[in-house]
Amino acid sequence: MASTMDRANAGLREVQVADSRDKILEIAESLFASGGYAGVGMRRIAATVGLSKSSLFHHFPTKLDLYGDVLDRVLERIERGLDEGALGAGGPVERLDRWIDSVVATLAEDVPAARLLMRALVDEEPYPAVALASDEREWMRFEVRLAGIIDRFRGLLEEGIAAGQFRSLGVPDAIQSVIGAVVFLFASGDLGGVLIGEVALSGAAVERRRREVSEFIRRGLLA
Amino acid sequence: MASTMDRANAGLREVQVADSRDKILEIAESLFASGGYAGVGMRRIAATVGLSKSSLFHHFPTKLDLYGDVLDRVLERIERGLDEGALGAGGPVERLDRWIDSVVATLAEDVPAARLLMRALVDEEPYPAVALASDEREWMRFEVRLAGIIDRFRGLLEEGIAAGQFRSLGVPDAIQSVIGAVVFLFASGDLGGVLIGEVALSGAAVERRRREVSEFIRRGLLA
DNA sequence: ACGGTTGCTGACCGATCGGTCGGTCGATAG
DNA sequence: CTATCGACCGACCGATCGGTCAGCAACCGT
Repeated sequence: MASTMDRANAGLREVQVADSRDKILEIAESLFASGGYAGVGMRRIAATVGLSKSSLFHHFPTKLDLYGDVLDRVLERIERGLDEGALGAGGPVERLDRWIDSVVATLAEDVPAARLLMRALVDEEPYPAVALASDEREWMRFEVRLAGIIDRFRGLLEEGIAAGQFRSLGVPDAIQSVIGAVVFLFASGDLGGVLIGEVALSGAAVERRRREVSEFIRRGLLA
Repeated sequence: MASTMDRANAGLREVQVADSRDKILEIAESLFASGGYAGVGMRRIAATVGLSKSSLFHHFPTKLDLYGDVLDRVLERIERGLDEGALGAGGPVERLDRWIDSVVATLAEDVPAARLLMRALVDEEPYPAVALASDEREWMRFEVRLAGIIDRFRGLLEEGIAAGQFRSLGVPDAIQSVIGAVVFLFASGDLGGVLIGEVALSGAAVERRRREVSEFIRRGLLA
């Protein structure tokens, strides 16, 4: 589909092209973020993308596979951000700061990812309830990648504690609190609209939130 | 149903009685917490309770009404805990401590409530996506009660800042971070099982988590 | 010029969804 | 004894669910 197009009007339209597969993933991400796995049907995803439902099954064998790919893409984006911006140099404190900045930046520029991630973290199984013992491959994929990210953060925490720069704290609990604070800050938007009184996430608001949560976590962790 | 029973074997069996309506609410709470609104059907709720699906509609006009009542019960329990344990006496710092202790205690003894609450906070609409303009009465009920709780917390924060005991911070962002840290700590269980490595929430684990998150938030907020 | 592949579609399937309806049964009131 | 009422049930409804399938049109390499 793209090859002839590219030759015909080369240079033009690098936006909007995005082969169908990516477009599906992007739209499915925002829809799953709003409605959860069970709350969004393949029909609605297809209609939003502008394809027929059958076409979704042409690109993804099942709905669960699509969901797994969407989740994986979110975690991969976070991982990539960490690789680029939060690598090994510096002491635990500076690396913690860069860690938080990187995750916040990734989540802030893609709020649906934050909401979807929060949903996935609260879910214990991908969709209905009882794991079918099979078909949990997609879920495993998510958990494995998540475990990798968390392990890196755990290493950072333990190193900082050993160095005496972080206070002595329960590492698992601290990890959960930090994740909750960071992800929820963007997943909840402005908590339902009128409650807190912010309309949308302007660039300035994002920067303010980044500073606030960063300071909050610094103070919570440092000795 | 209960009256003759009470006279027949009075004193016995105060456990397990719980008229059907309460039993439905309790079971629906844990099921909705696991699967979300769209992920759990009335059939499964009915089967778990031990009634027929028709009976659920005898007690609750629609599924959305049942969901609304479940949510309301959760918030009401939190509110009641705050009324009992976190009333006006003392300075902002002590009241903050009691605030956190109260909420943590309520969520810890009812983990499904924490998970359901986290879900509801991330949802922007109760179920599918597009609000039907009508039928959002149930959702409003949740938001109003939630706004009440948050307003009380906001008052506490602002008072503490004015008194110079809390650092000067963005109040809305701080509220969101605190909610995220506290609720997520219990909503996520142990983050999917093997990741952090805790099996269940024993009494000791709850107490440890209470101390950890309390200290974390104290340090994050105090001047 | 042609067989294969790729992206896509509409029609269709069984299962399940929320919800309705007519009716049974036991307890209570008169 | 009878009339009423609340709790409960099975059967059923239209709609929607995830998923299948045969086929169409446009491209490909040869």
